[in-house]
Amino acid sequence: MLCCTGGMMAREKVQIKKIDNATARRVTFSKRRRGLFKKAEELSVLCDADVAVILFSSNDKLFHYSSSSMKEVLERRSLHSRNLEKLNQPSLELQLVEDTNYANLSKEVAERTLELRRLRGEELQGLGIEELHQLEKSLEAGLSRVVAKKGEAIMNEINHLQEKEVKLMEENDKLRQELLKISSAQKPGVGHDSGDSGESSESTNICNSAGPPQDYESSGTSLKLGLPYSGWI
Amino acid sequence: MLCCTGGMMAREKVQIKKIDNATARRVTFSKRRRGLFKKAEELSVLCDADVAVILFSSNDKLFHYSSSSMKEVLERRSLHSRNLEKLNQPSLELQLVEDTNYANLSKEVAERTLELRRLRGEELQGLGIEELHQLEKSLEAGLSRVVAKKGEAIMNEINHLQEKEVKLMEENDKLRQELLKISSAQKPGVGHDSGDSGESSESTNICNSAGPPQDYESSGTSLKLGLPYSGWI
DNA sequence: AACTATTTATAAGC
DNA sequence: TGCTTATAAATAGTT
Repeated sequence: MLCCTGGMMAREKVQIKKIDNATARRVTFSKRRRGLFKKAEELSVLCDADVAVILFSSNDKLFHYSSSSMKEVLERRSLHSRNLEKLNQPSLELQLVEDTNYANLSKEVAERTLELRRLRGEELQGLGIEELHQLEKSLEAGLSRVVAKKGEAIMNEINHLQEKEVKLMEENDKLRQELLKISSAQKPGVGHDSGDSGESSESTNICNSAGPPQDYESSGTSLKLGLPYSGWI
Repeated sequence: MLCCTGGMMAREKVQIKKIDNATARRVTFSKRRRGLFKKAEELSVLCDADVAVILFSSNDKLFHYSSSSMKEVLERRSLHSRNLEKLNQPSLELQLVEDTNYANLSKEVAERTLELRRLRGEELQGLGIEELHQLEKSLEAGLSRVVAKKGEAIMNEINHLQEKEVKLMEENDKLRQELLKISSAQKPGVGHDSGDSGESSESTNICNSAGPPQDYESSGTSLKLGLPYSGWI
């Protein structure tokens, strides 16, 4: 509404400002409330829209209209509230708001679901060439980022494993030397080694970490990655 | 209003039933939406009432009006709803159920949003190689479907345009013959053609469809596609 | 609540 | 979408 001229009237133009006379105000409220609800219904029918109108009179009496699908929600809420708390009238406002937010969220879920399905190539029938092209570009962009990220992750994994490999080989060398030292001590005539530094603190690890028999190949970089491989790469 | 006819109208009475034509429906929706909101505002001002109107178009777009005091509530909650974490609601019993539903929906929105972002390659930091690979496969599958669909759409468009081309060329041939016939009739000594079949019923089309001057090249398949091209392909 | 003179809303057309 | 216009509806004031 632009300015003062406002509303629709008859017999005489009225300024759109609060009606002072309480009786006249109630009468106008009734008349206009019916008009508003009627318009709401017409809109919902003509345009296949979901409409809800909620209003509180100046006496705080509640009125509401809603088209079929909204009605269900509103009515559920109304019952609910009357059963659980007769005293707390203002909660109706909150409920209205909840419904709005709820509907909003539902809409968001629907939108995102549709977009996801389209990104999966599943719901393309209504789309034009331009839209399909946008989708394609979007997918390509995402794909290239994902692929790059995957490459990065794989390189990280490989580096990590190579570091591990180095450490394990070092440990193995130490362990082997340890073993050599022990066996040469038990059978001094067979095997012996001159330069061995004492590292007895490591000896407790022998039993813990050397469980399954491992075959040590020379050293090579042909490390087998122990990842839960299931088809990627 | 006494009976079934309902609504307010102009130029012509309309039945209050769903408008079939989608464009007309959208236009009417816009106009009547403004009307409804205006009436709502007038009612709220004149009668000192609190009014809220919420409506979803058939395309699921949300619109709402609310008088000042409701607006505050609506807007506070709107902001709130963007936040996926529920802050303390001085809790009413009935809100528990709603909160559950609401939280569920919020969770869904959050999940879908995250997945969408990941498909756009945007939120990949927490992911392992396997997950990245799944994402990649998903994107590739979607991409191939979208590309296929786009190819289909383009081929349809091209076929359509080629059919159009053929029809237009046929029409042009007829028109040219028509012109030749006329000019040979007016100047029998200059131009003449022996084998022309009479097709006088087409003559009315000359003025209607031959508006802008077109340059007729021989025939070639080098049809220029009149699509709203803007970078795709 | 009914009546009616007026003002509004709005369907069509551009 | 915005404007215009003819006409249908809504409604303010009165009874």
